[in-house]
Amino acid sequence: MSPDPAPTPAPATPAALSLAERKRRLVSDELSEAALQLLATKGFDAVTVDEIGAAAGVSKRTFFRYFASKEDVVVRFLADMGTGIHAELTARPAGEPPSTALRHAVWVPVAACAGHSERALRVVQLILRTPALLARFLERQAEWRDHLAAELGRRHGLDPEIDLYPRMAAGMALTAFDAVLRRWSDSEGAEDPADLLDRAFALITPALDAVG
Amino acid sequence: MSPDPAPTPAPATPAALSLAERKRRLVSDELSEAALQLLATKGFDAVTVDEIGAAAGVSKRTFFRYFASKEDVVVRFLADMGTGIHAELTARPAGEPPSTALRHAVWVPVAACAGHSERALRVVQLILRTPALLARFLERQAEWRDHLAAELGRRHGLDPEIDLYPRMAAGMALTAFDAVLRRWSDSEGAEDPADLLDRAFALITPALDAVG
DNA sequence: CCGCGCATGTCACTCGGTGTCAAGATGTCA
DNA sequence: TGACATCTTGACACCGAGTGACATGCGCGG
Repeated sequence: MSPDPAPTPAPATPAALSLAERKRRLVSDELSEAALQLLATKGFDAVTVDEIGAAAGVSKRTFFRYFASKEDVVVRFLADMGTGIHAELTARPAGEPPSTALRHAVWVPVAACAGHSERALRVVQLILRTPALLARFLERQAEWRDHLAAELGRRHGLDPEIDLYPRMAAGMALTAFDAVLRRWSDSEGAEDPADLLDRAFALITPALDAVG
Repeated sequence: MSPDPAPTPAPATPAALSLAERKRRLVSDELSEAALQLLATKGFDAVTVDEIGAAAGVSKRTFFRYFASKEDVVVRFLADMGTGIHAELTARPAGEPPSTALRHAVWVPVAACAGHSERALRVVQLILRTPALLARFLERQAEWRDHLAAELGRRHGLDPEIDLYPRMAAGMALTAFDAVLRRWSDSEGAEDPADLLDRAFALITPALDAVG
């Protein structure tokens, strides 16, 4: 899944980046920029990795030293979302009802989209309408679900290997996430993500909080 | 998505299959058999399409005339499930509560698994633990969700483009399907699919039937 | 018997992705 | 300053998935 060297690793000391690290980050950004630009305009299959490399001024081989696959460039955009959800969930107070905790957790990536909507919208649209990308994205979501289920099990003293609740609750939360993302994408960003998320969670809250 | 000619089309007259049609079916079955056998034992990436073709006695090119991709062979095994779910849902009586209708709909593929558990189990396991296959499978599920949402909208007089309920309900039902499949797979077929499905639906029923 | 269509095999090609190696840049220590 | 180690890159060869084009062989209707 990961390229050869650690790609764009979060630096231990944000202030003092080594020169090499900054150079790596520069190339990575250049590649990402070029790729997103090309893919969003020409479509996923119509762009070759050679093209992306050329646009960024590096070789195809170098591209693959930064990104595991062509899909990876795009999905990376959404990748941190998963960890964001999980982190937020663990940070929520223990006594909080599942619906509230999960809504706040899912809000993290949604807010990120709502924030820089210009670019995020185009990338989300690219993902949702490109089968190969959608597949990768859903694959990520499946991972998130595992992690969320584990965390929910921890919060409520349930074993995800025995009780169905954790996995189901995580699945419902991500279903809401998915519905919101799609509606936001289809409406060209016109619909308010916060409102969509609230409405989606209103639908699943009765099931979420009926934990026994 | 689909190979060149219509692959294994359901014949209009099951009794009188043309010779050509039977030949196609034969090759398709042979290919499918060989592929599933090889993939399940050696793992997805360790098997080349040339190998599969050789095992079935045809060329690589012919393989791709029957299956759109290597993933396709496996996913096809689960593909009809989607149409099965949808067909069952449309067949359910109109007055039925959503939870009941959806439970019966999702039961169709689950029952198919429970039926020929020997082979189905191995294929399901192959899919769930091979990233590329899982991705394809999830992609299919996304399609099912669209269709189910449309059908649910029809049943309840809601526009899936306006109300979130249809998509959310479809998503919850598929979340249950997913949880059941995974638990069944992880338990090596020991857990009872019917029981798992009932328990999964018990969790989402309050949300499903709270349609307004 | 002849031609038509269909399935197949062969070949060549594109493209995603990887292994390998040699060369250049940089950083360090003496 | 010079020798050495490390890291990044480009170039090249290679594999495997997937496709297009063409030729061949077979069954079927005339």
